[in-house]
Amino acid sequence: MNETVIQKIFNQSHFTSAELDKIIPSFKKVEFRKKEYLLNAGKTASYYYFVESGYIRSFAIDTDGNDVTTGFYSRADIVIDWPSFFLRTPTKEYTQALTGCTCWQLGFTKFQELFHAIESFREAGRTRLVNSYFELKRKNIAMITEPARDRYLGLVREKPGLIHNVTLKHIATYLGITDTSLSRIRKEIVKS
Amino acid sequence: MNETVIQKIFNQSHFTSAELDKIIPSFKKVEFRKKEYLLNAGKTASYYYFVESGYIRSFAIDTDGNDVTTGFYSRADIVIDWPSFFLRTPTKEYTQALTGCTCWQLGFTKFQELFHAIESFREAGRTRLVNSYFELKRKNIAMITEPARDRYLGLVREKPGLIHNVTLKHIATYLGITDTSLSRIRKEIVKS
DNA sequence: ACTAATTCTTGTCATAGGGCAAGATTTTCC
DNA sequence: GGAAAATCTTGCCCTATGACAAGAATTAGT
Repeated sequence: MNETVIQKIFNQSHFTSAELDKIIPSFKKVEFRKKEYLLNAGKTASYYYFVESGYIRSFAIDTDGNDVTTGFYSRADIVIDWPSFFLRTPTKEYTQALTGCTCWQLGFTKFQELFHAIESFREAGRTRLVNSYFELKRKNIAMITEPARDRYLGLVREKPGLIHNVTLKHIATYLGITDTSLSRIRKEIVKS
Repeated sequence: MNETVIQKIFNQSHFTSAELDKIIPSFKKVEFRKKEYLLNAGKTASYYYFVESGYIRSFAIDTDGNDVTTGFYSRADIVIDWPSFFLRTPTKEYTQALTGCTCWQLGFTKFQELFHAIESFREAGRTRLVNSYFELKRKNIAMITEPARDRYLGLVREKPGLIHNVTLKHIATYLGITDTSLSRIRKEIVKS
């Protein structure tokens, strides 16, 4: 059988094989249908996931009712609502499967066990959070310094499969523009 | 003598007084002159700080040489480059005192000691990081959904002292607009 | 206090992207 | 496989913000 994403992810880090034998079986394989919600606003995140296959997005509904995409997740990405999962508070974001998805799920309780038992697991977790923070900051700066066209090109470079699996509208709100503008930007890019 | 910011911050959390006796003396009082750098791009953060008094900003220089403010810090705020401090990697941001400042400094080694010795210190740290993440995300969404004027009003509400201590230019780049536009937005606000 | 440097305001004009609405195209689903 | 729904493109016109530059105001240095 082929290596799963979980094996790939954890084999790369510095775990002993005894640790891996604890960690890897803790993840449970789960499937989501297209449009199914992994997490709803108002709920507290009880799980996080690694994506084996498929596309997922998280989004917020602002005070005016606008749907704003806050992230896209695909193969090998972690899908976690950091504040909700760690602070045990209700989230304000939705997480939804955009295609059929296979994910590896870990619950909070199981997470705590591993967290306390395995020091490298703790460190790997902290590193992952700090990296997410870093990514978010990059996105922030890009929003200020780069024009929409460049942000779009950056996204396509980073997640080439996205455009074939995700609605224009969702990509547009992620980039902070309207679907109309993104459609025009695309046309421009094709021309050039 | 008056209570310091450090005492205020840690007294509020759930520490025993024995723990507080370890934590509080670990912070060292340091002063910065106006324009002095707390951290330079290319360096790895060896310290983090809590602000007792004064104003500080962090900023990045993008590929076109634009100076973009990424954060403002004032009384009781934590000043930390999360990725650099935790991943022990060189940062790409500058951190600079905008006024004379008094801060409480903690070094990485001392931090590690406390981190391993005191469970609530670990948790408080994780909570702080998650909160920073959350804040950044809010800022991100605001950049997309709110007009510049509202973002400005929000910033003023959040940090009322800022406008009297910080250059228009610095505030403008934080909001993602030019100083010219901010000057006009201000005029509009005064009128209304 | 005086000069230089920095910062802030304002004018003019240019432009990226928004709002709305009509069609065109693609997907969904019975 | 055909109707209905969802998505994408395009046209028209509008608005917020940018670029540049000049002058006013404030701040800093000697």
